[in-house]
Amino acid sequence: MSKNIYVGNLPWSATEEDVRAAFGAYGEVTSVKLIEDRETGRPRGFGFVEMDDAGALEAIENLDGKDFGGRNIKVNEAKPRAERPRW
DNA sequence: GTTGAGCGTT
Repeated sequence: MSKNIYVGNLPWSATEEDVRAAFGAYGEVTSVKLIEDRETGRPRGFGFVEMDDAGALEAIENLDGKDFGGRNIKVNEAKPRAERPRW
């Protein structure tokens, strides 16, 4: 099983590899997605991490408010992505 | 060469 995690307050220098490495220490990382502005292409400073359910809780408790690349990141359970209606 | 709240589009 896997759980979605919201990661905010990330430094603009952070990459998906950095996030995967940080979260990968606590569990099985399924996927890492850093959100960037679609219009300008600049990183918005936050992203999403999908990983093992148990590992996600560990990562949240261990990485929330921790220093990441010089910034204190926010790690929380992410909201479900917008569903796509068929009609 | 910039900026800082915050929940993404396959």
